[in-house]
Amino acid sequence: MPGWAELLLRPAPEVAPRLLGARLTHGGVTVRLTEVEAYDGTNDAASHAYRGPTARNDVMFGPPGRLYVYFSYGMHWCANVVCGPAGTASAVLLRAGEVVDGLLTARQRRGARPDEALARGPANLTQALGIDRNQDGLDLDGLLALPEEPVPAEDILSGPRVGVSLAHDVPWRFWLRGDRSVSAYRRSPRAPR
DNA sequence: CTGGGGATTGCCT
DNA sequence: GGCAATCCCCAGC
Repeated sequence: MPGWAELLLRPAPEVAPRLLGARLTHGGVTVRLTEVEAYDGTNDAASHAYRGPTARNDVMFGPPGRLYVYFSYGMHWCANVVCGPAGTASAVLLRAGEVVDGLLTARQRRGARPDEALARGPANLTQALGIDRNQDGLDLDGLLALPEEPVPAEDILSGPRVGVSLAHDVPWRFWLRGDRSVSAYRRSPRAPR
């Protein structure tokens, strides 16, 4: 049984900050997660599961510990860790990470750019890891490892989610204070100012 | 560093 | 038919 089994039964807003510092391995690359967002199932107007099960969000309603991968803006893939018991549809969007293994592979996939930008942004992170539609529903047992030492609470910051015009009152984006791999796109383009 | 605009396709209304 | 949990490039300061 994976070490995260119990944690991932909790709803996404509880799980998300505790995934910071966790390591995710796929396609010969390992990232240390530095930025995540919670989407809280059918109660959350910004969640893909808000209107109930569809062909796209099917994996979200399944058991926790799987990857929910969706296609965005006609050209990008983004990945979530499904949490909450089967039948609920909570998920944590992986927004950024630091490449800690497989640097050469990640550079090949992403092209020449500063190392801290290789997995900065949800679609860049999946590209660095070689994740696309083929990994929708992937079981993360053996691929996801929680941090050995919990990240100190004072190193975790939170704020409104990125690119979401709804529910700006909930601070469900979490990131590691001062980490250079954290996405620069911190404001919603449609957010009222 | 900041802001604007285009690319491109699957999903839901 | 409209829009989307985005990224990259370019112009301007």
